Amino acid sequence: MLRLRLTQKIGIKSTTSEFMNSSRDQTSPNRITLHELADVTGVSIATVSRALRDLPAVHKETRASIRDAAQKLGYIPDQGGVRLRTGKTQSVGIVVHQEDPLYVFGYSLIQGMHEQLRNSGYTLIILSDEKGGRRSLDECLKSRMVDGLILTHTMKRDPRIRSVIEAGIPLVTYGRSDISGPYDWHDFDNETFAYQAVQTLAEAGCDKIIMPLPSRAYNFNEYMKKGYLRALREQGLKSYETNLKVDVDTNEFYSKAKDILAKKDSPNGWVCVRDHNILPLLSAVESQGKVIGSELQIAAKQANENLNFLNVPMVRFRQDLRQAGSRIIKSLLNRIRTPSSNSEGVLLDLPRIHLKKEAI
Amino acid sequence: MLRLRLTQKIGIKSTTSEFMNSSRDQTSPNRITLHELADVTGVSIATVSRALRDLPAVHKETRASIRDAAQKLGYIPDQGGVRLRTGKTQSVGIVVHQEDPLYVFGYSLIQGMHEQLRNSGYTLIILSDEKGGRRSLDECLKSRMVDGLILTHTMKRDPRIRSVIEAGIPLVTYGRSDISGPYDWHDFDNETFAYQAVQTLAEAGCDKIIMPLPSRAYNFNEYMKKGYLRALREQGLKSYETNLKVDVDTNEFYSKAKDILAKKDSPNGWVCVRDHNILPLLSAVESQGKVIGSELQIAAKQANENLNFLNVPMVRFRQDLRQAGSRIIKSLLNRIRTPSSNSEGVLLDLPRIHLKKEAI
DNA sequence: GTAAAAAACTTAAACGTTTACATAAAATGG
DNA sequence: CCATTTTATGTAAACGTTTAAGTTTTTTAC
Repeated sequence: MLRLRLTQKIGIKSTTSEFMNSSRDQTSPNRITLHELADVTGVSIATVSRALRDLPAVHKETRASIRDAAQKLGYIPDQGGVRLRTGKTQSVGIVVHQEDPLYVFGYSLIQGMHEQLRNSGYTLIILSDEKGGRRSLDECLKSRMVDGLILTHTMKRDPRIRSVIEAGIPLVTYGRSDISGPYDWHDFDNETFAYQAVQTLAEAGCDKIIMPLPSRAYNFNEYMKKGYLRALREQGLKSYETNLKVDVDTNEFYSKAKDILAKKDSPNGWVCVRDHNILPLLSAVESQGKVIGSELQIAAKQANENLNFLNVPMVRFRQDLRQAGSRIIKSLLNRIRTPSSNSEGVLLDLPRIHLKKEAI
Repeated sequence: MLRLRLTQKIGIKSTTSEFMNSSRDQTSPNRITLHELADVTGVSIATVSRALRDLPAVHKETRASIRDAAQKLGYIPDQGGVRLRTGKTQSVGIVVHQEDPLYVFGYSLIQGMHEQLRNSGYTLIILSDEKGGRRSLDECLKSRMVDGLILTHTMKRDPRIRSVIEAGIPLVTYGRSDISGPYDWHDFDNETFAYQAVQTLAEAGCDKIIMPLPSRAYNFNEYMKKGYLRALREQGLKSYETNLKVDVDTNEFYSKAKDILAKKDSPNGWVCVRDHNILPLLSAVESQGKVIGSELQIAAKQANENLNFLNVPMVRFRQDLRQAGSRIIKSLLNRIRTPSSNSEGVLLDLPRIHLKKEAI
């Protein structure tokens, strides 16, 4: 049996390799498959398959010897075979928003995800959600490209969530959405962040507090606004309406912030909700000759640890994206493994950072 | 033929779905395959396959009608099937260094890669190169997990490069290495950067110029040092030896930099080779009460556009990682498509950034 | 108008895996 | 010791695709 299969294989190789250039030929010739393991251990491939996957009905010694051979020969299951047969891809995807590809959170989120994926047997795939592209979300769902999906940049009413759920693909979102059905989500507690930021600024004496927000379409806009308004109400202050959005080009943010700062009645309290806006804001403040800490105060959400070295008095709230990524993957893997379990929503907190030099 | 296949399918479904829970059963029941297309167009699956892949020996009208049906029914080739048959995975991987996962370059590199991959038919997979992990580089090579690979964080003598080449997997590296065989690489011209940085500082009057480098193991250490030393030689200056490494924890970098700045004979010219070190360095300088622009000058490599808003006089050299990522993928796709083409090495320049407010 | 060549299409096997079902061997029970 | 259950293994089909080789149909050429 052993010889039969081997010679047969060699026979095929030698007859074909001369005149055909099938891609298969480039493949490493001595790839170990279930067949090879079956040959050397003297059992059928079915038994080998069962042995390696810890299924019952395999004799203890048989299993041991198969394990041995697999280890020795360096057997690795062929993903194509597994996938074709089981429909599982052993990979999870993170969907990147086309207009604002993960730039928002730098690499930390992916880093955290990757850490959690280690030794899980799954790989991470980066996908975009552009319409109509060859790797669009729709296509991914139809072609079952991944075993699980992570959506980011969730919108207020995000049709993608429904699509994914209807496609029956395990899903975890980073950010909430106004969707009826239950789904797993992880989200930073932006309402509390906004509330605390405003509260702190107010207690420090600010009476005109501005909080530039992302576009309304994004879901977290709402939570931030809620926290902002609640804190203002409690403090007896009124809101500062602005058309300054934080999800615009950095240069645009800078110049618009400068315009606001130039007004006679400009805000004396600023809530900064994105890392990317901190430096432009500080620059704008400086350009207007204002002094942070006395003339105006800043409270900021901060994801990048580097900004700790910004020697500017600021109230900071830490957004631990790495941890978020790690937790999201954990949740997704749970969902994949036990699809029927209750869905969970996790609110991640933004603890205040205490540095030596502080604003308030 | 049509009915036969369909009823047969239904037959299988109804007999099995009651007592087995194979994962296949969860699969969307109406997945379009070559069989379905063959049925509705009245030809064999072989013809369908050839028609859709633009192979010859298909009648014009036949091809058109097959195309039509595929479009209408939303046919998408099953990756498992393709992969099993052809050995191609339609994906490329970027290998992340375990200790310093892409954090170095934030997300921009991946962003650029992703842009270039759009509509190429390939997806991007994030891999780590930890030893022995279930998704280690070795395993990825053996299991042909990807059709092409990108290595980053290249070492002086990087054994991974040889492994990948020997495995016959198309490779492009971000960074060079002292490897004999030819391979495709893209690398920023760090030698020229270092040279120009030192030269500019020297011409501005700095006579003690320090350039903290990454660990020696990394290949770009060498190029930087080369440029540094050449410029110093030309300027008649001597090098400033330091044990301050840039690839350490940010806090450590900060305190060590502070120590150096506190010395009586401390450098008056600093070359900053990583974004992550800029803020800590500025903070350290400030903590020592020194003034940038008069007492000391800084020349920095800068990847993050945000740092443009740092109102500190600095000579900056732009490192466009997004473009680099895009080019790397372009090169990799070329390599995959025409494996025999000559390998290319691309040196990316670091143009000087000119802002309104400048140091020198 | 027929033989040869070209074009269009079909058949069937193969990629590596999983798994329902069949079968053989061993253990159990009376 | 035989009938029955349990345990261990084998057989074969299937997942969806590609492609070599074979077959039929059409075109070309004389």
